Amino acid sequence: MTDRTLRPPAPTSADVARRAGVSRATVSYALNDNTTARVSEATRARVRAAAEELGYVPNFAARTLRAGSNRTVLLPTPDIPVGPLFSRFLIELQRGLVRRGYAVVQYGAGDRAPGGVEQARAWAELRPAAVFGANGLSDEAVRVLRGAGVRALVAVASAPVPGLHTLVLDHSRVGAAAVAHLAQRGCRRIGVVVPAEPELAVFAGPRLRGAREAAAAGGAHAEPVDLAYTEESAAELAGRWRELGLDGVFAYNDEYAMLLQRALQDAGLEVPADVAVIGADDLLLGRLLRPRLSTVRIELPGGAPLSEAIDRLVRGPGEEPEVVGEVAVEVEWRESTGRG
Amino acid sequence: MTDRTLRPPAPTSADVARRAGVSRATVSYALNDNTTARVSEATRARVRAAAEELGYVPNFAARTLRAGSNRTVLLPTPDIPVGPLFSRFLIELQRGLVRRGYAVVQYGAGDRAPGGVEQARAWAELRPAAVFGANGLSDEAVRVLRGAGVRALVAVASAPVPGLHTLVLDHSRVGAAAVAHLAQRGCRRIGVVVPAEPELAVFAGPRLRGAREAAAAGGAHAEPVDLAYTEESAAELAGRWRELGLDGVFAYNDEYAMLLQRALQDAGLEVPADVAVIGADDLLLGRLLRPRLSTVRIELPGGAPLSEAIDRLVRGPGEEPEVVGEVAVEVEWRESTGRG
DNA sequence: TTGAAAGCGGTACCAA
DNA sequence: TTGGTACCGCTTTCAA
Repeated sequence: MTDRTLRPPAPTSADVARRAGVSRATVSYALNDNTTARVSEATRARVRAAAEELGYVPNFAARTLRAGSNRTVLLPTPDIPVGPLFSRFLIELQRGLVRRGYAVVQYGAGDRAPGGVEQARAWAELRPAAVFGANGLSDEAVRVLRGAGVRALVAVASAPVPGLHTLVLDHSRVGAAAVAHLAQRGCRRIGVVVPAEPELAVFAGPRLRGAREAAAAGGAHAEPVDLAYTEESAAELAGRWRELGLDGVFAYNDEYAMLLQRALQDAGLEVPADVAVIGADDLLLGRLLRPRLSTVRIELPGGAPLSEAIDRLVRGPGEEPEVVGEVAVEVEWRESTGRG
Repeated sequence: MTDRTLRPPAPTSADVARRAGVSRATVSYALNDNTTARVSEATRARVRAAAEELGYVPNFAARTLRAGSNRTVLLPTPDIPVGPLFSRFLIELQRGLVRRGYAVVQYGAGDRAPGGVEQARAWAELRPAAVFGANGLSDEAVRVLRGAGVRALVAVASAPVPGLHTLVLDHSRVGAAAVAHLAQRGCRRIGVVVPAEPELAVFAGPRLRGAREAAAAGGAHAEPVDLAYTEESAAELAGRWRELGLDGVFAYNDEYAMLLQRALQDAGLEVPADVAVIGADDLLLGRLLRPRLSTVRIELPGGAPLSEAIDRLVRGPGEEPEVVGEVAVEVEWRESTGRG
């Protein structure tokens, strides 16, 4: 039984060359508008036509192998659903990078341990020019990636990571801003929602820490309260709110805040009179609540400056780790913490 | 001026071979646990150690080039922020595929026209085994991808696409389900929200079409109403609701529905007495409204069966286009359309 | 202006 | 059990 594949193999530059009656070199020159070797207009047209007719597409692997490098930026796909804020940020970043001639590849980890060598190896195989979002890497993982020639390793982290470039996004400042605001509005016993969903722990931890520090500084007390993203959990928490004796709450983000505020109201508590509520992310939906939800706005850098920074890091020989951007947070004061 | 790169080049299998005192072939055998060529335990250990010490990672491009193919599934990144529903779906699909040994690559289009040859070429360069989400491709684009040896082209579309495999997600059925429900609840003049955001037109169009068909079938009238995702737009629309004379509205999805319901209430209309409201997507937040928001639940297939189907298509020689899955929709009846 | 040929890194056949 | 080597497709130097 002949194992002849039904599908013909993809056309190569040799096929194009044959069809156009030129050499493979000429095909390469013609299609890449190479300036060093000047190809006549006539030949170029013949080559273009042949390529078109055959549906020729250059083989990325071969090109990469030959060139030795790769205008590819790797964005490790987060393994938790991302909110609209971050989703928009990624799209913008992607646009910026593509504009600068990079291919942007979001690479899924599957079940591999985040930050581990396994994952680093999977990334390193692709020999990307940069990895954006190289968070929580072990030293070994960094070594592997560096060894594979990755030019720029950019982490998104709360503080500059030694040896890496960093986009500073300090979640503790989100918690701090929220709780400072509550303390300033007169709250003394402040709940801090810690989502029960384990995949959110990486954000929830720092937010809680920041909240605690701000509470201490503002002469208030911060009390962690667990909350799962379900109506039942919210109702249960609201049910024992009076015995908790909390007069304010930072609810992790706007979605948890909306959930909790509704539950608190259903339990007969007045917002903000009995308990002030603040979220984070500045979702439009938070403004629809009554009272309108106060929130901590997180201002991610735009795609343009960030992609410019990445491009610079990739080209530049500079080895010094640098901070490629800083994320600002600001409180948006609305009715749920007593405005108006 | 010597252009010596500061960074040493990435170690190759030749480096490993040298260090372990064996040939490149043996390195390949040892590291890939090749069964045809049996390598002694001792050599294998030496090779492993050498690879480890050097931080060797095989070059994906070289491997791909040699193998001629690629266990890669391409997921074109949508260029609009995705909701939690679809985001979760993608993560699940990704997990499933990685488990089956595929590398999942989300590839951003940047500014390239969707469905065009440009885009197809960019994808084809990578020689992926499959493309999931190959929507709206021109014939030419399909030809290019086929020619590049892509085994499985799966579109997500409202109906089986001739020549492609399809995950059937018919947005018209979302609109139809919503409006049929409203008609059944007694609505006769039904508004159908059409988001002003142009990137949503691909979904809004079919939803409106389905809504119209269902209205006709239910003896009602469907009236498209424009709405941007801002409070101002919602207030403006709500302000002229009485003159529109609509007694029900399908608000495109839950987010627009929440926005509109709030605006309608602020304009003094009773939901559902004056106007019944239904969204889509079954977001948790919709349940927090008062009245609770009715919605159309969209049941995407799980990652496991879908990745199994993709795997089968990639391996299988079968050329017949097939439907790899069907998305069901179901109305979740709550208070905003009169339940309770 | 074009062609011949080397070589990128890894795999797999054939020989030893 | 291991080594030598051809080859995957493309780019680029050198020669013609």
